[in-house]
Amino acid sequence: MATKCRDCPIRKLSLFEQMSAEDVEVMERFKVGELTIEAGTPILSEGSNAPQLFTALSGMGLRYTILPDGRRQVLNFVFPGDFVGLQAGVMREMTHSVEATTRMRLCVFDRKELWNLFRHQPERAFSLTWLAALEERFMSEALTTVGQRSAPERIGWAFSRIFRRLTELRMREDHSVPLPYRQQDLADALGLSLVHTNKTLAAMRRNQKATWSDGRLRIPDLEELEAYAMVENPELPKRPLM
Amino acid sequence: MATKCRDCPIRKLSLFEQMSAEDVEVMERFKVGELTIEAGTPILSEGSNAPQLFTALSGMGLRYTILPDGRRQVLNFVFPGDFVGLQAGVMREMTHSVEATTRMRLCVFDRKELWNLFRHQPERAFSLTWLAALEERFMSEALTTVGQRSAPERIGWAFSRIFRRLTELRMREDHSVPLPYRQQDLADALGLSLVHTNKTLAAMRRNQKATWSDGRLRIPDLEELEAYAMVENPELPKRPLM
DNA sequence: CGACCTGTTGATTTAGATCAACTTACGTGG
DNA sequence: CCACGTAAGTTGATCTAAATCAACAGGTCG
Repeated sequence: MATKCRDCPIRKLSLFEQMSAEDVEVMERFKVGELTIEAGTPILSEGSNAPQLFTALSGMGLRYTILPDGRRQVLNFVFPGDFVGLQAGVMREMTHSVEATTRMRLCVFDRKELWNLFRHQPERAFSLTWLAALEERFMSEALTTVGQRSAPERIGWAFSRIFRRLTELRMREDHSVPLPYRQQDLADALGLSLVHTNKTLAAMRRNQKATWSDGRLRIPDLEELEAYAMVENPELPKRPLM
Repeated sequence: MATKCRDCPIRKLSLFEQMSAEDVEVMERFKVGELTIEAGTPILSEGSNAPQLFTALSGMGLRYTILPDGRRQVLNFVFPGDFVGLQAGVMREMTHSVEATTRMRLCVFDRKELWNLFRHQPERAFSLTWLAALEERFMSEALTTVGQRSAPERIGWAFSRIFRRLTELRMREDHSVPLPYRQQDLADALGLSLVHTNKTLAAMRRNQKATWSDGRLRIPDLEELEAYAMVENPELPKRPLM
């Protein structure tokens, strides 16, 4: 049932670093199974000490934290190729939750094997560190966005990241990509209120910057949007796949 | 001249994971020298592909990014024990800059040796990944702060992090720690304007929450401040030292 | 001495939050 | 099959936290 890593549907995409045949074998041994999660279901919960690590294979999800009084910060959207659970893997416990927004397929790894990876597979261990550094870089960029950009710039930045990522994942058709989230999710990701997000989206629709409706995001001119939002290095770097 | 790792002035602090004698030796070989940087001088610049990695030994600094139009986001403050340059080490280039706020002493490592660390010292490689995950966790928390908290809560959060870190570093005297930054730096870290930061600081001083003046931060009741700012896990986790 | 940097404070403006009402779509159960 | 409840999106009116503008004070340095 479970996909063999050698048949991995996303590994060959140019978004991902090429893996040696040996690395693929290593991952195949590291992988303990495959998990299908229904839309709306939690994958990992804050405070838990989950024994599992995941790589998203298909579907989309959400990473977030909740403050004691209920305010929610969406940390990022989870797309195929993302590695989930590094925190639990390396530190004691998760400080954020992850849940599936659509049905998702996940590769499952055993946390206890992580240490063996470091001992016997330095290449893979290096890739993992690379991924962690990439994640940190992304969070820094998000912080810069929320800290410094205006509402339309924030949305423009987020749309650029999403559009390019989904393009790399071959999910773009013409000028649009699927985007199965709620406006509330985007609002919580960007530190904006739902109402203001809605109005800003309406304005961007009016002036042809971007149209997000019925679960699809349409961007007529990506580079123009990026220039407007001052996205400095819009191209996504190649990344390792675990 | 250069401090031997075995004589490292901060290694024994309870903030840091204990290192085996072997690990200390490894680091001593990994370390290529020591660098003293004057206040106000850049350590690493955005876009550069620096051949060096650092661990802060003493002094304080700043990590930040600048948008094309000059807006600046301070990503965090650099304190002794922080590892600097992982991005350059593992990816192509830095996406942020680092500079010294006070005079700093830094351990210098050679980036080219990083790969050897992964190959021959899995324990140290694991620590490095741990550090990267910790850094990501911190950035997530900062994002949550800037995305969801009010101005006084943001400042409260930042003060809690700083106060506890400097306490762990044995820099607390009575109820105060040194904090040699400008109000502008804090404002840029928290996504607030300088003026509003100033006024919020004045209010916090008035109601006894915290007093920051003449380069010292005084917090009469840390836990009360943390409760006010809704800091969920105020205690700092033990961290590896590179 | 003047220039510059940092901090301070008051006046005014505004981006974005909050409040409120209404719509469409989709279940679910009587 | 319809009534009702709920989730998501939309839009207008009002409010407010924080930004911007402006002026000034103290300290330091060349």
